[in-house]
Amino acid sequence: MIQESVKIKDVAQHAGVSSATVSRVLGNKPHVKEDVRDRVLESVKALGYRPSRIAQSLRTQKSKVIGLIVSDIQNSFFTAIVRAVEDVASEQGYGVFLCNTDENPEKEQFYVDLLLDERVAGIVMVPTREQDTPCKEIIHSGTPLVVVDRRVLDVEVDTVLTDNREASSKLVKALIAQGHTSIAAVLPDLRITTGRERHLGMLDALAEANIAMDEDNLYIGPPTAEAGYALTRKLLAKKVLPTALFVGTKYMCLGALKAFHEADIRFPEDITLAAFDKLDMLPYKPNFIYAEQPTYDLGESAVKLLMEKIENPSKTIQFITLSSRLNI
Amino acid sequence: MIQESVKIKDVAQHAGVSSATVSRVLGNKPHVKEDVRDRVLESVKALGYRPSRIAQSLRTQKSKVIGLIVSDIQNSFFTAIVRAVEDVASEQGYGVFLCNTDENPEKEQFYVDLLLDERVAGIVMVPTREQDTPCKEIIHSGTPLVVVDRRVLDVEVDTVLTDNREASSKLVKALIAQGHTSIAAVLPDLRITTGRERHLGMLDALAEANIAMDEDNLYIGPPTAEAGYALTRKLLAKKVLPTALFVGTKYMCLGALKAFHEADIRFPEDITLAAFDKLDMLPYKPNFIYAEQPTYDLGESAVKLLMEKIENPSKTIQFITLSSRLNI
DNA sequence: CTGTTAGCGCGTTCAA
DNA sequence: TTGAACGCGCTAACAG
Repeated sequence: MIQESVKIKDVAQHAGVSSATVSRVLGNKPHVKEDVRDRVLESVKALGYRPSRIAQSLRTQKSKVIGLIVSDIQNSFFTAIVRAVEDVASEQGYGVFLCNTDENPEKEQFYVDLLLDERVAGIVMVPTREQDTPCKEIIHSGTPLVVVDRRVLDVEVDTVLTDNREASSKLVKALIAQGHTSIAAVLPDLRITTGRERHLGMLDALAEANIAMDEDNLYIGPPTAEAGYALTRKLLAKKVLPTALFVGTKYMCLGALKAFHEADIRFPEDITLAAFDKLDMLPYKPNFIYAEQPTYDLGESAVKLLMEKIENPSKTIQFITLSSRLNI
Repeated sequence: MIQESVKIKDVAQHAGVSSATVSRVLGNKPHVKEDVRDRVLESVKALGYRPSRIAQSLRTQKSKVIGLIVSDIQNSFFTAIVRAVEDVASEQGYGVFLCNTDENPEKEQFYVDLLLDERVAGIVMVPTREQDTPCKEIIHSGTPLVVVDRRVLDVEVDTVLTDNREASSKLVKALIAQGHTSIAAVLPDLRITTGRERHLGMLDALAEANIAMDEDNLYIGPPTAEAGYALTRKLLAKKVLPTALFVGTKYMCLGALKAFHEADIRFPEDITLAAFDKLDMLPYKPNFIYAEQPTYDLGESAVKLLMEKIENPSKTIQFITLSSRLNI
């Protein structure tokens, strides 16, 4: 039984008023007599009327939907961002249009076009690249935009980041504070901003302590568990092991743990580990030093900033940086 | 520099034709002369024209957006579903409107209303409850609906499920085939359909092998890692341990592993484990028997079914059941 | 306080 | 093959 969609006119007729009055009542506008208002609300309920947000959007030229573009919906890091955006948006009566780019610039472009066609009120986006991003297009269209987690270089845009360099530095400093001087590192390659910054943070800490980084102890590869595993195995094959290991990404760390496990290396007994993320999906609590990333906060800040921009488009560009929390 | 949004009329003027012709060209309708078509396309590109999907929706009374309601966007099970829905939808030019209910019926209701107001083309939904669901409302509105992963009892609706009972039965049968007769079970409580079905599957297998279930070996609680941990500890406190353990959910299994780890119980040496999901986030590959859930397929089937219903609303109700794959 | 009117941007008749 | 005119459902300006 498909019910004929009931429109504002039907409600008006049912309540014996004009559609303008119905609109006023539903929009909580003033200048409506109490009894009329009640009568209208009754009719609304009686007919099961639901205003079409499509028609509203067309008329008012603004929608109550925000676009969210992430690079990997299966990665718990972004999942936390999605969740935060969802929470804040729904609180404000906004819906969320979700797009997953899979780190693929073509899909990213596809979705940007789609969101612009949908005339979303604003966009929160994790860009796939730092250059040639579709950010220009978005800004050019006049749609408010906030970029999260990664920088873009080709255009000035509101951005919310974690301070990877500082977090990385804090981690290595913690190792140094424990007396370690022989520190190895498994890092993501430097094409990715995040990797570069974490590398720099490490160097900051070492420089401050006047410790020279042994190039031999630097292992670099893609930010995957596989690479983390392979690199750590390579490290473990050395005759004399460093006393501490700094691992640059969560997935690499999982790989490193696997290598440790296989080689029956225990930590912190045999080697001290410092890494990102708390790995709380593990059945045991690994005994290591980690920087807890403010993932939810990242999304929350981003979407709140976006909301501000939606309401007040004249705001100037902002750069927000969030710190990680160190757990020892 | 906010660019004034360019509309179909602007394109028409620029190309020296009427807006109707532009519409025809963009809609790939016939009866347009080649040169006119080319001229229009040029103007479209020159002006950077993007048709408003809002206006299109209002005019045609159909949108190219589907709603997706899941109960926990942070759970990898649902994340796989989200991903599948995304993939298929974007392939067909549809956008996805994501809603996270957090297992909260009120949020579920809120989102259902939102999606209906947005006049989405269809909805894929993981319901929070089996009764009093907003499904009735959706169907009543005439919006195509497909329910995933869980049953709803109060209304007939297209549904895509995994066969939990069969998977559970296969797992326990595998244990029996290995010669186990003393089998303990850590199961989610029976309020949840999934839990009930997995319980039944276990009983099926035991009955078929003429093995009586020892009530003492049955541990039941909420489907969380905490509960899995606590229940397994209780189990491990017994004087004589069973030779095998069947765990009913992924998170409970993580808890069980933690308890094992702490008690220094090794598997399969000390006890054989059979559980759901492959736990591939672990740094080591646990040596256990598991049923791999077809999570992606679940989402894929659901959204494909939804697409069919959108195109052909007269289709009859379907019940699709997917099997898990057993890994030993 | 309320109703009438005029579009929002587009697709789709109907005539030409 | 094309264009003029209408209306999708709603809100906002104006008039009463």
